[in-house]
Amino acid sequence: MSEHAIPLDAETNAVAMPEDHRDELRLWLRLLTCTTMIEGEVRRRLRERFDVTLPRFDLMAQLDKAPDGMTLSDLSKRMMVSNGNLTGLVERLAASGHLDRRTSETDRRAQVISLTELGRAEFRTMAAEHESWIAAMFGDLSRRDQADLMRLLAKTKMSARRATAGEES
Amino acid sequence: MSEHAIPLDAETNAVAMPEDHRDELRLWLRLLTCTTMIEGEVRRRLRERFDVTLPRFDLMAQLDKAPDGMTLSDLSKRMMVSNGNLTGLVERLAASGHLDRRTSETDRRAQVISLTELGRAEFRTMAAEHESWIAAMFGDLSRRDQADLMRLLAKTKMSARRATAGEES
DNA sequence: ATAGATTATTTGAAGCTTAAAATAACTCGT
DNA sequence: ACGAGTTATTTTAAGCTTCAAATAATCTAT
Repeated sequence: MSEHAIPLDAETNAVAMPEDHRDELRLWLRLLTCTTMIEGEVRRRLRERFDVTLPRFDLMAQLDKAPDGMTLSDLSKRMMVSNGNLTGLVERLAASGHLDRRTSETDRRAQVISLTELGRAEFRTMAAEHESWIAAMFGDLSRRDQADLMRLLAKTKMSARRATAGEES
Repeated sequence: MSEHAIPLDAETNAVAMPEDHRDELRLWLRLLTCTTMIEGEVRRRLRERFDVTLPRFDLMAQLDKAPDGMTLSDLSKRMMVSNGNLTGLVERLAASGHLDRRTSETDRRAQVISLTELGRAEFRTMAAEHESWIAAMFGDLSRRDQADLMRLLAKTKMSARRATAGEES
């Protein structure tokens, strides 16, 4: 097309000049913005309506799905937070009577954490309202949009998992 | 269609029996998982490669886009974090010589924050590598997938903004 | 059985984060 | 010029979060 002395086209240059990944960056920033907006609002409402923090709510949510309790390690993996973090979180929620901790019968290292009746009752009340907040957040998306987004996020999750894992290529 | 004695269909029941929003909840949890995975890995690599925290990187990223500097309030809005949070963050990055703070000439309440040469140089080095990490995270998505995801997240962002804003319906 | 490796949890230090209250500077209508 | 209201920032207290090191219990391969 052009006769100007541009020696290499973009393709050929790909190795010497690092590729442009601004689109992926924009995608990441948008993903982050969505999450931050929703999370911030949920945090605000949990405090306002129930005087509870989001980490405490999240912890109770995990335990509500596990009637027989979970160990700290299980919780740590599921919630993707550090062990040390959970130690303090569990400590505070146990002090307020929302959680029980007992030593595992099969492994004396492990603590099995579970909701007390109080904890379960309070969580379920909060969860019902929480669910409606979330529904409202996604309210402008059609069912089709929601399904598409779900599918694309599943793909993203797997892609990120591969990029994150081992590095063993 | 059916002649069974089910008095009300789902539509009619919507008020009495709260709707089921488990799909939206699943969508939210998946969004959160994707963000948490990527963010955690970025945080880990920033520490490992550059001994820098993610909040510091984010702050520098904002300032890199604003050669003339920004006030704390601007930064607070853009980064969606509290003012008090920024005070400490800026304090630490100024102490390490990455940031300059000067009082605005037109408003003696406002601090104008900008990157020093050191800060800018270090940020650009990190940013180049960071961009390639992010690209790899989304590496399994086709261009089409990326475009679709971008569009759906834009919709989500607007939906959440509406659900979050005023409440004045 | 026992040493060495692994796994579960806790602790400690540093930093991040928020909400709420306090301080200081600006704006606007009179 | 004055006072009321708004805006920019800092401070404080409490809690969250991570990483790294320490402790304790379990598992595994001799």
